[in-house]
Amino acid sequence: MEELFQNGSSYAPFLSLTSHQNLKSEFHQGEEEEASKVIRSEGSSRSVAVKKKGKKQRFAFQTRSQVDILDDGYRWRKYGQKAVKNNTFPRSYYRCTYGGCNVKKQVQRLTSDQEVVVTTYEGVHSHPIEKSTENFEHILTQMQIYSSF
DNA sequence: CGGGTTTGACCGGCGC
DNA sequence: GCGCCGGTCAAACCCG
Repeated sequence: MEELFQNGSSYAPFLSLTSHQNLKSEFHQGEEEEASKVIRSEGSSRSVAVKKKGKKQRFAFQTRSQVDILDDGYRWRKYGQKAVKNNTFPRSYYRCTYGGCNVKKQVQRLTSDQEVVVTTYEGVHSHPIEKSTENFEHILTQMQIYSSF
């Protein structure tokens, strides 16, 4: 499936997500300094201060599909859903459930095209894939890069 | 029961 | 300083 990306001018950084061993080295720009959480429970509610040290690389692409959940082989746990101002449809926030892997992902639909789903990855997986990529490869064929860092 | 989803509240940044 | 806006948390809930 690599040729798929070499076909395009710049291959997708999130490809490193899928092929954990091979092409991940090229996208080391920006150290993926994991955001350290400072939890201070001073009686009241939770206060989590997130230190943003390194810049996590983000990468977005859009797909035509009827379902929001793009199964890319990883396990995602939803941690939020919010409606954004310019878009009618809410945006969903996911996070990789692997221990120590802080990769995030957000999915949103376009108001103009309800069929188009924009998926944004943030961070790099530090572990191999769980499922087979066959399903995802099919998505790869129809997806188009929207923006990258 | 355990893990994932739901959902409202909370918090920080930014613009006015 | 306040209020909008976007992102995250966490408790309750749901489902296998």
